[in-house]
Amino acid sequence: MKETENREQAILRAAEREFTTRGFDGAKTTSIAEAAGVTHALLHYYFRTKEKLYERVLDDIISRLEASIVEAFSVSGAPFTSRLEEGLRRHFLFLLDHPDLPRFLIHEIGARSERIALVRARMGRLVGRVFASLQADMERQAARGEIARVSLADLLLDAVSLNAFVFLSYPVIAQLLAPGVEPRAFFLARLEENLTVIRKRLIPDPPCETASPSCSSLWLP
Amino acid sequence: MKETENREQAILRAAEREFTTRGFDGAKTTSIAEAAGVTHALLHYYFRTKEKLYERVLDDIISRLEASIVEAFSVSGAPFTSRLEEGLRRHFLFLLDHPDLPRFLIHEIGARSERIALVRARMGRLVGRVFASLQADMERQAARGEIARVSLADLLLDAVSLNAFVFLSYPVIAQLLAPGVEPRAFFLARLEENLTVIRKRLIPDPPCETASPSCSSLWLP
DNA sequence: ATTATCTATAGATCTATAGATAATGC
DNA sequence: ATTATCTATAGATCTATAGATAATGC
Repeated sequence: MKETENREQAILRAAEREFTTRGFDGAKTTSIAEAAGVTHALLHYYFRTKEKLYERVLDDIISRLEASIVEAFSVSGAPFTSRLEEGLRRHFLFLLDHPDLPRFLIHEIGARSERIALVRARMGRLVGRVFASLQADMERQAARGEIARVSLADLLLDAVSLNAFVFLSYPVIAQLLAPGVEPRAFFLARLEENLTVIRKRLIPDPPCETASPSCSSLWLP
Repeated sequence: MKETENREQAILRAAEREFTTRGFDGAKTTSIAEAAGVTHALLHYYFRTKEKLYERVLDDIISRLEASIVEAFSVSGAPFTSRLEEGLRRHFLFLLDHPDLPRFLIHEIGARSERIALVRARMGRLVGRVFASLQADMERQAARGEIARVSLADLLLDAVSLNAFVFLSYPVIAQLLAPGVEPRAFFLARLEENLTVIRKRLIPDPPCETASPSCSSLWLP
């Protein structure tokens, strides 16, 4: 029984690797079996079809993603800006642990539109929860004039865009933008930049009411 | 001869559509031929192999992307911030015309790493040109204290992240974040948000030297 | 007895080509 | 003559299953 679970899990691990790097169409059940160190037939014994194995992998991944996001924003009792910042930081670190997850999800959603419904349904619940959890706090801080008025949807999309895109584009940009820098350092520097962008996005406008030199020359319309 | 070019081009168009939506592995030469309204053998007559057809499509796409970016930043004589803003706007509008191009490039780069070298080489030249063209102007404006000091690489990556990610995530997020809004309106609203983010990123810090109420409560560290 | 695992192979699908026929330019 | 196009099919690759054998729990 223990042996069994090991093999089944070995297949799942290998499958996740294969599916996330190559996509459904590029993945081969033979390669998965080989990577898992089992015979090809065993894969079908456990998971019946490639499609079912894929669904299982996708499901697991989305669950982990959900859990990480819910957990990322679960810091309560703190002001909106702190919660947001902490959420972004955790979200980024999660991606750092699963660097080709964004690529996988985005490809599969675009290329195999049958999958959209499932992903959308689960993301819907998730977004709903995060929203509900942050909206009131945000309003409160905005009412006090401490932060700019932004739609929370836009703000979160800004943040997720910044966080995810580094991983999506990494293979192309890393050598170009930061040659010789080790991956982890590169990513962590981006995390700080992303936080800065979001912080500045929330600076109340107009940033100054006095006509100080640095304010008069602002190019904000 | 005219007929010929029509068919060859029909195959190319169909191929681009098939490759960009399904990726190399998901694309079928039979489907491409069918979509182009030609017999399957004709596709191999013109392009020999699926791989060669793919290379041709990828090459065309990258060329168009390059051209659009070079053109986007070609506004000269204007101050850095105007050039940047205009560049981002044009870049975004280009993506609006080719909405599944980011997804395609990112998947293929990740899933078929053989392709990285080609894409990276061409992007390298491109990034080099854009950088050279903007760097001096940026320095000048920063020296005058009109904009914050940021690495140009970070700033451009911020912008491209924001622009590209809307298209990458559109299938999942549109219904969630803006139900009932027509796609074009949704995208154009995002363009404005992206511009706002980048503008605010460039607000010089500290934004105010006087201790006005709106400044003293800033949560910038 | 049931569950896990293997070998061998059937079936499906897709790319590519061979070889025949039609269209085109000289 | 050369170029374009078609029909038919070979070959390769991949998923899936049948059927045999080994391991495990009762």
